[in-house]
Amino acid sequence: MQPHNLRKVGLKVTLPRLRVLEVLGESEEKHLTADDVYRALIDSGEDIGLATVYRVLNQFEAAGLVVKHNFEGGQAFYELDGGEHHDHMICVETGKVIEFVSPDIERLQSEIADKHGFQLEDHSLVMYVRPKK
Amino acid sequence: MQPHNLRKVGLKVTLPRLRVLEVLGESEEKHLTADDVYRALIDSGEDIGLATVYRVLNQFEAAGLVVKHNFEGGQAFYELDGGEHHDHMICVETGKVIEFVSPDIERLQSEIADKHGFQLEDHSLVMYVRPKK
DNA sequence: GCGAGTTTGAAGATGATTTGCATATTGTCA
DNA sequence: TGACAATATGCAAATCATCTTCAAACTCGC
Repeated sequence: MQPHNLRKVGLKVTLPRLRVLEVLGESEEKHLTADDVYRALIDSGEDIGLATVYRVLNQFEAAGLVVKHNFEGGQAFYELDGGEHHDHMICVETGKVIEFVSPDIERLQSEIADKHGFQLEDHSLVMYVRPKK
Repeated sequence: MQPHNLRKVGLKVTLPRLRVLEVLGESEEKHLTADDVYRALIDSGEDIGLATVYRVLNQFEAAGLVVKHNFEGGQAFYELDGGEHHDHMICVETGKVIEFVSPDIERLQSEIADKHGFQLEDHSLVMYVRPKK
């Protein structure tokens, strides 16, 4: 992720912002809480404040660099915006998050919105699943 | 909503519980926050505590009497469980919540979960829409 | 009506997220 | 490249939604 990306969205290039982007981009798990990001940085020796992480994540969301998910459980999860929309499947046993795309479902959604006199602006689909026996 | 319903799910019939059920059942808007319920009761002269509202709503959810939705925005919304599952469409301009059912989407979801080796346990689909111009 | 066991209201505790503010950084321009 | 205005940061304190604690007030079966 180049500084360029930050400039492009009108944000000054600062160390905290670069670090947060790095963590989001290099983490194994793509869906992180603000605290996950904070700890990753503290653990790697950075001197950053939790408040800054929140502020930066919010700015990134507003800028469209990351997507914020409000799954259940009180805390928000942030994910680097890969450009293409996708939905999530969460295993209720392991907590694992799986991403998927379904053009069919997307199409049906637009049709339904349309039928009600609306146009689809955005959507959030989360499936809670359990491993098949 | 008869006291009977409360007994059936193993809850003692108490005034606060009856009142909360009433508010949920008689409100124009079907999706209420704990605070909405609390205020409705306070405004109508009841002497109830916010903590009790939260407690009661949680018990109702556990008992299957109400469904809890985690839309965006930090606060949870509660809705009387009408028995049949449905999804939501929220107008980003007016905040209005519209319910709908789509067997097609439900079926696709099961298929997708299945394809990934899981079985669908539950799901949450929220569409953010805007009135057609 | 009584009493064991449950429920309630009020206040304080939590956990997540935000804000206020003095200090530190960034980007710009000379 | 050095000075500056604008912006960002870290810390601590403030918010917000929600939960827990605990003494006092109910409910229900007897």
